Amino acid sequence: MIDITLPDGSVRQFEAGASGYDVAASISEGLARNALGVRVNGEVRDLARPITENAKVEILTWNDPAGKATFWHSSAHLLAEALEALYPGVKLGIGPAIENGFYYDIDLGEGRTISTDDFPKIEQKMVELARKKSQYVRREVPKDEAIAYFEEKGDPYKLDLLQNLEDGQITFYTQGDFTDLCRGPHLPDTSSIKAVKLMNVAGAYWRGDEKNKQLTRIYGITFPKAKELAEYLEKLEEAKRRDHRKLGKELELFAFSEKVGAGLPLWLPKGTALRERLEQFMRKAQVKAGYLPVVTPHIGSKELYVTSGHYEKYGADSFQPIKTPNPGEEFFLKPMNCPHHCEIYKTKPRSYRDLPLRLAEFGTVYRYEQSGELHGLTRVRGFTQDDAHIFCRPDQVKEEFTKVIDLVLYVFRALGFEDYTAQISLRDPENKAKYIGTDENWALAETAIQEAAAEKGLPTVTELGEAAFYGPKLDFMVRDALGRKWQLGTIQVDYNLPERFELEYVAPDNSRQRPVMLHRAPFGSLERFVAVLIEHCAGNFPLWLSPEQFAVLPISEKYQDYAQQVYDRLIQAELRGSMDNRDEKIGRKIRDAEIAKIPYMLIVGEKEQENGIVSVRKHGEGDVGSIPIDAFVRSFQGQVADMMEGKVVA
RNA sequence: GCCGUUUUAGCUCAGUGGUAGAGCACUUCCUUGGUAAGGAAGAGGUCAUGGGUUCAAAUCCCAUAAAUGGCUCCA
Repeated sequence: MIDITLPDGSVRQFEAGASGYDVAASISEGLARNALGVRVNGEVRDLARPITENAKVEILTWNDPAGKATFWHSSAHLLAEALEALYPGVKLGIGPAIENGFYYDIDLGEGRTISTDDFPKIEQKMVELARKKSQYVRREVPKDEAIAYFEEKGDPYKLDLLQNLEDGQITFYTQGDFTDLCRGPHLPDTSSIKAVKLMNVAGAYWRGDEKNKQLTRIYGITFPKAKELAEYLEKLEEAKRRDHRKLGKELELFAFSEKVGAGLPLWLPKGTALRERLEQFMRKAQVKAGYLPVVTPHIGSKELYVTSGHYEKYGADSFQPIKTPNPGEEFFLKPMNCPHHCEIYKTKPRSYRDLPLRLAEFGTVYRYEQSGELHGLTRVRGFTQDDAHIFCRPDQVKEEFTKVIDLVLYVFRALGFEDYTAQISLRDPENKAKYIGTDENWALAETAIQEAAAEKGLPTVTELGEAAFYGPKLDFMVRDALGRKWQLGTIQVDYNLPERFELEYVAPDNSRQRPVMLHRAPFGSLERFVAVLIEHCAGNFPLWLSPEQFAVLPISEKYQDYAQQVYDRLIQAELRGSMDNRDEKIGRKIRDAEIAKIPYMLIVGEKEQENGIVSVRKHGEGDVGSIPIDAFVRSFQGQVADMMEGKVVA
């Protein structure tokens, strides 16, 4: 007999060799029916695998991420089975579960393609196969037998995978007529896969390497219930409605022009209003935090980037140099602001008393991103960083780091960004040669970052080997409407540039010391930040940021004079808004203002004119009653002030 | 950069080889209306660009550009 400890701490006894299914069945029939897999001492396994010794056991259902992953992984096998049936001779790559569903990489062979038009028949086949209730059967296979199998089958990708596997760790899973090299685990059988949807088809390099052959990747998602699929698709629709590219066009925030160039956004008046509010907000916060604003040119000589090292690393992939009438003279559009700031540092000798020196600039930079990378405002070729460089002594790194985190959190709070993760990127301890800087300094900086993040209680993930070659960093990652992750705020330690630019300060003992440099940008880029902000609030910007905070809507032409007085009063009070003098009925004006997501609609007619009041309608809420104009202004200004102090989450 | 898809009026989109369409927006006129679309008329297109096939191309083929879903990349 063995002891099985359940998640609630209770212990039950089973025959040695009992399966996860047996455990589930002993708890309840429903659990047994819904069980997708089992976690045994932390390891996710097939439900049917015998448990041979005392263990902690957790039954995995659809509600558990690992249960979903098992479900989707098995679905990927089902997709492969369907593809083999429909496209004989198809070669299979890998087919893992992912965050939302699964994919399978396939090689159809010369001249054959798959398009979304083919999806219905593949989906139908999958459903048909799923209904057969084929069991997923696990089998341990000796390496030579595995190789023989895939040689016989003629699948080069599986053979490639087998090369990296040792005898004894190779398992096959078979369901129906399909056998795949797979670590597992899998569902008991195919019958729980009820709803199938293939999402899209894309190219993907074998093993993620650009040099390898490009395979066809088919993405799909499956659910145990049709209703869940419908809900998922509805969620995707909602995400599309929030997409900043769509809202940016509808709300007239920004545009692109083929003639101006790909990836070069044009900020329209309303987008500019929004952006400038963010800029002012940040400028104010930075002045309070001891930053000194500077301004530097949009270009810099080639020598600047030779010194910084960027010429060698990125020169060929950048916008190409700007030439002058002077032969041999070349300038580059600046891809970052730091070299310019280093030159500002060098304008005079610096004392340890001057540090930390914090130079801030809303610097517009230009990077020639690969054409396939461009994406709305999140990935562009010209963008403005809310950049700053902090020059400090090594022992000040942690304190400065902490202060920057405070600033980022202040910004996120004012904007209601709660769903972020802080990614700490450290160097790869196995490969220290890749990085510049002394072990001592790295250790100092890496601990400083980790401690600062921990002290601030940031939700962190740590990635080894993700550090830049010049220093470790901390990035604030948020998701867009479609769940894609983007880096917004970033804080990076840099040992490289101070070295290359030979930056120095005079220490108390009169020796020359090298400062450490921190790059940091709380927004990251204004463009990307605005994109994420748009999706975050679905275009319903917090009042203090809204490009158009109010619209005065006269009931008819007769009240235009009074409406104009109201409008003038609000503009005098520095509110942003518009007046709708069109020859339309009030219902129409309201509808249009609602669609434009204007926070306050001020309706004025006979009643308002006589009493010196406005009828206030709030976006999304409706009529909230009438108040005197001055009272409205005061209440409005009060709300904005509270938001900017972070008292009210936007 | 690579693979797939897309590109028709300002916007959203129909139009599968035979005379370019709709709704909204826009202009003009009527209407002066109290909390989500008042009515009528009008104007608006080198069907992304360049080649090719064809008696005939928005439609079929090729190239280029841009957008888009991924992959790779991201100072």
